[in-house]
Amino acid sequence: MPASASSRPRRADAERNRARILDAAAEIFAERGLDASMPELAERAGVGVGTVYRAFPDKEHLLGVVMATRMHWFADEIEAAVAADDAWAAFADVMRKGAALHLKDRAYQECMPDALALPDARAARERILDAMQRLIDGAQAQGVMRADVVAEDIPMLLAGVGRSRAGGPGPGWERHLAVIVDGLRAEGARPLPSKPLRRAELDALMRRQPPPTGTRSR
Amino acid sequence: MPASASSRPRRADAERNRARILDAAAEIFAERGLDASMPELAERAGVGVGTVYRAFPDKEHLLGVVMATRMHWFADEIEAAVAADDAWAAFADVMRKGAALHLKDRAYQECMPDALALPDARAARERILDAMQRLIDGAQAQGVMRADVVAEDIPMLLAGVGRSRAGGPGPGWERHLAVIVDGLRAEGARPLPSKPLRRAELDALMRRQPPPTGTRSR
Amino acid sequence: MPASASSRPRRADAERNRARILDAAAEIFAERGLDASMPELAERAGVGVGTVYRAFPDKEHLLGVVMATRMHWFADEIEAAVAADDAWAAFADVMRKGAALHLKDRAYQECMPDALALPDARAARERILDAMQRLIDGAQAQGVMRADVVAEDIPMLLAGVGRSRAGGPGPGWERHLAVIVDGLRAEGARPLPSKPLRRAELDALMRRQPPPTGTRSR
Amino acid sequence: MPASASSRPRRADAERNRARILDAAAEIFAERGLDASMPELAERAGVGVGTVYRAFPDKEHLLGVVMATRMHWFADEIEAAVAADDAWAAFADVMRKGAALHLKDRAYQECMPDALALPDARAARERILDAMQRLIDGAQAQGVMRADVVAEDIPMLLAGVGRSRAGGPGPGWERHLAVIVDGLRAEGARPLPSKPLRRAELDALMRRQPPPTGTRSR
DNA sequence: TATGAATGAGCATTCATTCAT
DNA sequence: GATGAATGAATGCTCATTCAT
Repeated sequence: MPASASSRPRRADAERNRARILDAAAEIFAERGLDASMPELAERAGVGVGTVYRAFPDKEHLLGVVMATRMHWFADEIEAAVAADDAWAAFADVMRKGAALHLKDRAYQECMPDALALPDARAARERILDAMQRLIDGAQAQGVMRADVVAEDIPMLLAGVGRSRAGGPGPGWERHLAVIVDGLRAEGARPLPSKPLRRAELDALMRRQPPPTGTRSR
Repeated sequence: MPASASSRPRRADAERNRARILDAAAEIFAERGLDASMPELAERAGVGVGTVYRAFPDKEHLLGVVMATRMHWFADEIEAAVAADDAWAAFADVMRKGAALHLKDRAYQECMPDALALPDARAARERILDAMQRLIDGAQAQGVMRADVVAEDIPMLLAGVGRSRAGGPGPGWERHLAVIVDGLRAEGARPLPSKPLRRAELDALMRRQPPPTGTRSR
Repeated sequence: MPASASSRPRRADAERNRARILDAAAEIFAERGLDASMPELAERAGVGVGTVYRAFPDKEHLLGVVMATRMHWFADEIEAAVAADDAWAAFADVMRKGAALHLKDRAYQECMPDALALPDARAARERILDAMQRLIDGAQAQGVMRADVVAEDIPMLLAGVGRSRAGGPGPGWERHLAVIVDGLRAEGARPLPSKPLRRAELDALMRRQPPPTGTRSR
Repeated sequence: MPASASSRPRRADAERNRARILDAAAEIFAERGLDASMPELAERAGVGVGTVYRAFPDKEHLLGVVMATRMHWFADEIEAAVAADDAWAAFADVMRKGAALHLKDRAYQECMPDALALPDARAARERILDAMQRLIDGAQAQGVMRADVVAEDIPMLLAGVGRSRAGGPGPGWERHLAVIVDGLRAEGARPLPSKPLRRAELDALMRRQPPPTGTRSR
């Protein structure tokens, strides 16, 4: 097929560029979060900005693809865990992986709970939630996970672990993760002892002002 | 005391403007986080940018004052809780308030764990941590809180709750909070059942790429 | 005159304010040059900005008055020197005073040769030039000053001394002044040995560019 | 060599823009001095601000490149003069060129004596001073230049010429330059006949005020 | 009349995105 | 296709000047 031979190389090149861009994007978004700049990203990928924009319509789409990849990986892990015998151990393992993901990837951390507007990312998120729900169902069926948890709670909880930085002795995030995992056990479940805040209380807080003259800013 | 009304004719207006700026700042920082822009803030306050800069030397100071106010409110709440008889109930109450704060204020959420450079805000953060440690000490002394927690963990955990957005039935964040609070109980503490991730596993994750052509982004 | 007694105080107050403003302006313009800011000036004067703007229509006018004052002082000195027996000594004295003025007052230095647009300042400048011309005439009549100098040259020459900052041993400006004074003596006058630059030479200079790639700026 | 024309298609345009920016910068800095604004500069160059910032990291660097170019040109001239037989004629020639430079370029004039922070510009200034010192040494060795001058004095003296604007018959600055050059001759050197100003005299000057009501500024 | 709070145009600089080559 | 130069809107901040009190 000599005809296609001359058109393929283009394609191959383009595909290779796409891969390099995705690598660079993954790296730089992980390091710098959503504020990473396109020119820097392009430079790290070793291509011109124009090439990035040829491969992806805009920053948001590129981000979406990168995030979707991460999410699919995580979804894979969760799905693999669903079949495990020891539902709790499998779940804890998944949690550790999720925590690692949040900790290692600033962008994932910054945009996960709100999800992205992109269809790709939304779909990936759905996969995570579906698999997670099945994992939760299994664990609840085995009576080891508290009954009120739903899949949507997990990303939130993990996002919390992702904020961990220093503080206290040892790696804070392990302690942090342990708290969350333990809090999800069936045996530990209790109703919250505190009563809901009255709306007025919250409003008052948000409207709070520093003392007019005390803390003068100049 | 109507007599005082005539003594400070000019300051009244300025003080009112300062208040409007603080209101607008509190609002917009809460909504948009640290990236909220000064011109937008000024517009929302109904004043010119210059007026904002007359009241506060720069964005960081304004943010510092707003955040410090929040923090001092929270510190007050914690300090009030320290004296309570039922350490656990008091603690849970504090957690609920903290969660609400993180949830309602994106800027608080974004800057609490890393703290701000401003002395005012640092001091307020110290107050929170000090009071929190005393509250934790009390609860640990009563044997109701797990032994490995330190004050610094709490902002991290709360930051997690703060990421809660919609999802699942009912207010997800209450469920989320319950998990954390339960996870902090002495009785629930267990070692993490999962084993640390092998480095290779993580590296593989970070290097993952989407399938070459399948899920094209356009 | 009891009627006027009640209206005068106002006047006196205003006059006193004007004086304080002028003092502050003289000081701050001298220190910081033309970039001194009105609010800072007002603060130094101990009045509100509004008061400054009541006394002077704008920065330029205020500056004009301050500069005119300096100029009138200098004109006085020159006029006093005109009558002196030893024209050269008197002239040198005047030069030293002028140099001091330029050195001590950054604003004077910055705006002197170009003069200001303000009538006040223009008039004062005229006085200086008139007196200076008479002083020069006298010195030339005594045969001690070179014949080609005109009054307008002096401010230019003094402005040069005003640029003196450090450099070499001892106070550069004294050396600098000596050069100028000596250069003005009749005995030293020679035609410039160098030939005028050809227009093309100058144009080439102004159009000069750094080597295109050599000194890359990044 | 027409072959090279096809090799760099893109750079040509960029280099041309860089040149336009440098031209515009040279022009506008010359006219307006250091205060020239970047947007105005960009407009004069016929490009967007972003383009300027692509070519030069910031205003200071752009200024540095423009000034360094001027300085190197001047340094070249001085170095060429060092070898001349008639030290004095060569020196006078250099002075004329320097005067022209100062006169035509307000920015040069403003930043030469204080020098710029930029390494490029500092180095260029060093070159000027080194060459100038050698030129001076030569002239002093020939006994035609006064003994107390040092290289640093020259920029100051030239800066004075640079202030020349109109005034008197003919091009004032030539007369001005003649005074300085003559003042630098060995034969003309005399001690300053005037005595230092008494401190009180100067203080009085700086505190001077215009007559209270006479010359009202409105 | 004096005040100083308010204004808003202006400045240096950054960065997502476009487009000529 | 790939490049990277060009764009220009946006940001944080300053300051001469105005005007309500």
